[in-house]
Amino acid sequence: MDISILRHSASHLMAMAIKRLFKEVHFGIGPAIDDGFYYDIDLDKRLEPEDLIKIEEEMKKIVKEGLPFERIEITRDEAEKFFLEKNENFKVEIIRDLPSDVKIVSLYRNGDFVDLCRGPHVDNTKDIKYFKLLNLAGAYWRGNEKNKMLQRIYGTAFFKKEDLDEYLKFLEDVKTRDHRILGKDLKLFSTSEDIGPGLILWHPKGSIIRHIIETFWKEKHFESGYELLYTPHIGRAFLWETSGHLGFYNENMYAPINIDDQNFYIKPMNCPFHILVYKNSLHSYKELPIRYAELGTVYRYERSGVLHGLMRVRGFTQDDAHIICKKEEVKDEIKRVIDFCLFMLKTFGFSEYKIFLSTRPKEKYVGSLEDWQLAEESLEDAIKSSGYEYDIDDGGGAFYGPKIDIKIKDALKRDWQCSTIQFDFNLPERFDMSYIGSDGEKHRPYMIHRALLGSIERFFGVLIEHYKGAFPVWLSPEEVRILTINENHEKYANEIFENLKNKKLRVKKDFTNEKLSKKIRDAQLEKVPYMIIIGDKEIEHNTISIRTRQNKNLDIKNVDDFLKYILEKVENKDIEI
RNA sequence: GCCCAUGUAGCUCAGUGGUAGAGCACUUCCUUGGUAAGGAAGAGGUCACGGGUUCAAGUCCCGUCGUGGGCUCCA
Repeated sequence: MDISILRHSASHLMAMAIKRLFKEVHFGIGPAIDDGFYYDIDLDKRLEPEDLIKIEEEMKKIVKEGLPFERIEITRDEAEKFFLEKNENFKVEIIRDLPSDVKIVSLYRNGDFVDLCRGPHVDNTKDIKYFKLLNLAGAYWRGNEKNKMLQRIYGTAFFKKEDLDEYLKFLEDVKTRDHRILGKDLKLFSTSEDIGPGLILWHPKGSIIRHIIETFWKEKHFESGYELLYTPHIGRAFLWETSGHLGFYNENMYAPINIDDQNFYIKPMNCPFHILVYKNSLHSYKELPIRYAELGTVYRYERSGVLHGLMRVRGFTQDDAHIICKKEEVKDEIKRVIDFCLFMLKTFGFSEYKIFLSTRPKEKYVGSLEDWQLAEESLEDAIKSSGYEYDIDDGGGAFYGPKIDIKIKDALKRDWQCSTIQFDFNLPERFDMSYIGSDGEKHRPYMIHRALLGSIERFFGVLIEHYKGAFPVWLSPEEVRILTINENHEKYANEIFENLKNKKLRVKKDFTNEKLSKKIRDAQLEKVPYMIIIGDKEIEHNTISIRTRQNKNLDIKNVDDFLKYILEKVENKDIEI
């Protein structure tokens, strides 16, 4: 049996328990979702976490009562009348909105509790054994903020106790990986009330990681035929009128800054600037494709309620690029981008992907149908020839072009969307971009907009959670820490330190007046991959002892051997230490 | 933005109307210790901010800001 049936039944079970505990309650919808189920309810009393426990207990009672799920079919008119009498207006609304060809609706009954439901369900409440209510939230009726705010209760249910336990453990694991907590503990980044929400302060340890990411990124972009750009953070209103952003992206843009009686806007995207670099001179078809890349910092207004650590912020840096090319180059360029993208993601330790192709929206779109067809085919061909599986999100493209989104799976198998490859029919037209073809005439180039890591902030957040803060050596803010046992060992330890330092390793000393076990604990909590321990034995034999953050001692005793070992790990960007 | 919760030392948190607390971190001293916390002392707070109720507010009420869980949208 499908688990969603069990969860859907659990949602009925919960509703029944709520109805027993709180008489004056009205029900919205209560579906099964990916990880469990929820029910939206309209209740005057504000539910508190303790209420969840009470509801859960009531649910257990109903399970014991062993009430069968009984399917009743009636006409929609009868159903409407039934729920009208019960004052269940949300249900009435659902029935009224059913397609006109639906004549018969089904109800499910357990004892005296009846709910509108398509079903199917488990046979009996006693089949719902392993469940847990998880959290409370507000949710608008039908997801529309103009509607009434209901109280939503989330829960989950499983067939087997082990599965429920495993899921609860997963939730705990998610908590211990939270990048906001780790970011604070490991001193990677912070936000400040004095600066404002959604604006990130990168601390030295986070900044060094960002520097490594960006340096690697630039290197690989040069190798892949990109040219690097730096562009301003603000631009005249005229620019954003031309690009159309003031029209279609206005609600994400900040109010203008008035300078010498002219309005300037903080950039929410980099594209217009890249286009103006292109337009600064005439281009021959021989120059194409042109690939402009920039780590461009943009600012977008996001509603306060959606901000979340590094994952959703108001100021962020996109690893942006715009590829300007001829029609016949499109397919090849897309393929190159996909390969490049997957190479980058893989280097950072992500090797499972989901690829989505989003096609032309049904109504609002720019560009000709031919253009769309070419673009969609090119995107699809490129994915196919890369040999990856993909799903099609029909009608999910932007109005200015179709796109490919790549979602990565992290260590907990959660999906994250970072990469996006988007076709743009809009901007080349609006900015009247052109190149001179072999016929001596002007032609309109095609433009592809892409971000591989997406935003550096979000990508960093995903990295932190993926590695639980224990980064591979090449990304670790501190690669090695040298610990002495007492002050007599400092001179020798300093020699080792200088030796590693000379090889550009990020190494720190802990010569503090503490016991070794304390120093190890400190290094361990900071997730430093390698600890070098120096005591009498090491000095006597001219060796080092190396402990890894995985509580293991390396066999290597010789400094040069260790250097060879670690530098190879760094060079190869090994995930394992 | 909306609903709910929440904001006390750098961090984690206790403190339900009557003289601001603990642990960790920090500073100093003692200790010279071999693989996840040695000991002592010290310093550290306009209890987010602004109003109000009260003889008295960290505590009760209102507002603002921040944070968290969601709704909607997205990198």
